[in-house]
Amino acid sequence: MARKPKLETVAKEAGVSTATASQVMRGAGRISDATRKKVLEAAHKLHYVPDGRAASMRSGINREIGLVIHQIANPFNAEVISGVSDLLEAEGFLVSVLDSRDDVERQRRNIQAFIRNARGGLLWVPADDTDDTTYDLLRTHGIPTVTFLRHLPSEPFDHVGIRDADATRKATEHLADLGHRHIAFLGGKSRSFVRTERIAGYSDVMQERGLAEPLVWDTEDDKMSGMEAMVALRAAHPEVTAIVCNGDMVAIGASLALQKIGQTPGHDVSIVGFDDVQDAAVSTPPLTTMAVSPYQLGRKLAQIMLDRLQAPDTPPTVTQVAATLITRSTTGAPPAG
Amino acid sequence: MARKPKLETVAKEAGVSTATASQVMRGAGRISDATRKKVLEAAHKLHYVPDGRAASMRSGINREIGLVIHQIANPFNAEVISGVSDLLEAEGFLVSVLDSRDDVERQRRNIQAFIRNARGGLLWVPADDTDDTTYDLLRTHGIPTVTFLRHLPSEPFDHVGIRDADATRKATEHLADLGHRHIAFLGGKSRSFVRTERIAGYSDVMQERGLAEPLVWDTEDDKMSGMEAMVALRAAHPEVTAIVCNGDMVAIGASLALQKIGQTPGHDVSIVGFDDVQDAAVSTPPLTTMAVSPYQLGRKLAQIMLDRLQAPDTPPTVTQVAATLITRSTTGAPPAG
DNA sequence: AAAGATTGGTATAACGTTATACCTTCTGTC
DNA sequence: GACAGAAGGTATAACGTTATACCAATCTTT
Repeated sequence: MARKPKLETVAKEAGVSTATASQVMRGAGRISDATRKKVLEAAHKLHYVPDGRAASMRSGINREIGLVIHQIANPFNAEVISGVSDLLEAEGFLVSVLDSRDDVERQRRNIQAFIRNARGGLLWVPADDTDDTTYDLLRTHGIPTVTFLRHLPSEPFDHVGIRDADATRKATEHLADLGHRHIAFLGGKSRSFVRTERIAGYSDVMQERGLAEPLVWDTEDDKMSGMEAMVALRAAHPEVTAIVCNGDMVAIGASLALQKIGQTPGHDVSIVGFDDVQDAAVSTPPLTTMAVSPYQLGRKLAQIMLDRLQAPDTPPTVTQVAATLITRSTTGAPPAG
Repeated sequence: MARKPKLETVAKEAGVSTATASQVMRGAGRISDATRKKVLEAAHKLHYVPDGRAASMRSGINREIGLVIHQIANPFNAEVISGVSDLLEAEGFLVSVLDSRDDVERQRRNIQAFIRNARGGLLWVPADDTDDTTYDLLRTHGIPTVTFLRHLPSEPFDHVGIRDADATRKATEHLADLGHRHIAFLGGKSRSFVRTERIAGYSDVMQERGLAEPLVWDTEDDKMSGMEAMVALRAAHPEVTAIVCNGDMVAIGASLALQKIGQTPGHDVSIVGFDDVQDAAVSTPPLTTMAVSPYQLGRKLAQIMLDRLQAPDTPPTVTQVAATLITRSTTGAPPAG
């Protein structure tokens, strides 16, 4: 196993100086076709891969972008990651993903590690309860940062989000139009900006249309919790005929629970999800949900990062992506009587 | 926004040399408590974070581990990632994840980027059809590598896998014990080592017990493909009363398709999945499947990496994790007649 | 009190790139 | 054939750490 080749090895092999070899590798400077070819051949022959640490240290440029997210396994998030990667990789960046698992401490370690390695930029879904020190750290070290999905209270960075209030508004109006009066909001636990917005959109419609008092029911955002919550909600509030969910997984859980007790989603109780995850279309019955294209969101995110890297000193921007209602089979008119 | 502090800044602030400051930060050398305290205070005051590029370049040590996997969104894989991160982060490593999406070209770029940044090690599920050049690259650059789940044909690295043949053997025996004679193997397309092993375990039982000729049916490993395949398989081979699947998603798809045509999984046709994904327990009916604990697999993987980093020159090892049969509701005796 | 050991600290040369400045040849022009 | 300018290359000093070697005190031991 040969020693790891460095630029000097390549230069020697090609019979030129390291300066020349460097220029060839970067496609910079004025180099004749003949020497360029010599160098490239030598590099290829030796399996040369430049050392990015040295390069980025000297040049001050690092084409590695980090993505810190609260849950890697979530299919929505996975699509976002695909969108980000596709665009950034096409521009020659490397995207590496860290899972904070919504743990502030783990997140702090991850971000610290980022700074250590002086990454080129950070795409970030802040964990719930993220404290100021974490983003102070990013600011003082001047890491170009774009947050998404979740807002920070005082927003010092670029942000890409969903028009959340608008989305739950549409969902609630859809249910109201079908004739529902007792509509609950189900899912989420935190007082995050996003959830607050969603609850606001829902509550607004409930009041504007003179429907029942808003009813918000907390749960974790997974299928199992959705099932348990549905059972509990039925028991506590039998008058509820429709629910707006904070996520598709909760919604699918609720739908399953309903069927387990012999009721039909979209008939006995109507359910609107949020996210349009892949399973939403193929679950039984297919789920009515609010869709945002996570892939497009990812691309948008990547674009904002590229813009930021181009113009580091422009003020932070906020971009919002609209959600659209996808009507499937879990919503319908309330049961008679 | 202050200039990014470097060791020199800290040293100056504390009134010592950079050598001393460095030793304090690393907890190395012989330093009095008084100066140690001075330096630490200065570092804290300035929000100093050491530059890992410079450090790893000089020391030759990089506590960043990369994980290249074929599908980030897969819940099984996500659990593996959790297991890996928990153990390695406890040891002070940073784990960053790259999604190859089973694309050889993307994978090559990812791994090349890894080498560029001289990461400390690579945990890797090779994409299908990975060619020799990719792992030659790893070898010539001396990156400590552990492959998992998927074998490379000639295995030059440590490997952690599932006892695949043994697993499908157990699954097939379970079905045979229930009285099935016509059992098919469903799922997967590639001639990967893993799938070959699984088919071997299945085929062996079919022959040992004198059951029907082995029947292998190719598909993609997702839910939708499982549905389509089930329909096609029923049409082509109505005598089949049980199937062993290459993955839970295919199995769940098959189960759904069966119910769509009015049949009952576990009664009309028995189904055994593979992986025990989260959905397996909550799908209707709950899926009988072969389970390996992905979290434990992840920890094992991390441990092998740590061992490898300790002893770079020992020969590669192969570790296998057993799968256990989880009996739920999709298996039962074959229909009478 | 001389020799050795220990303690606490520092100067300096790497690590592998790239940016800058500079140095040779060549051309072509008058 | 003198001179400007371009074309093609190279020497060298950074970038921010850490490992090595070394030094100057202070403390033992005999």
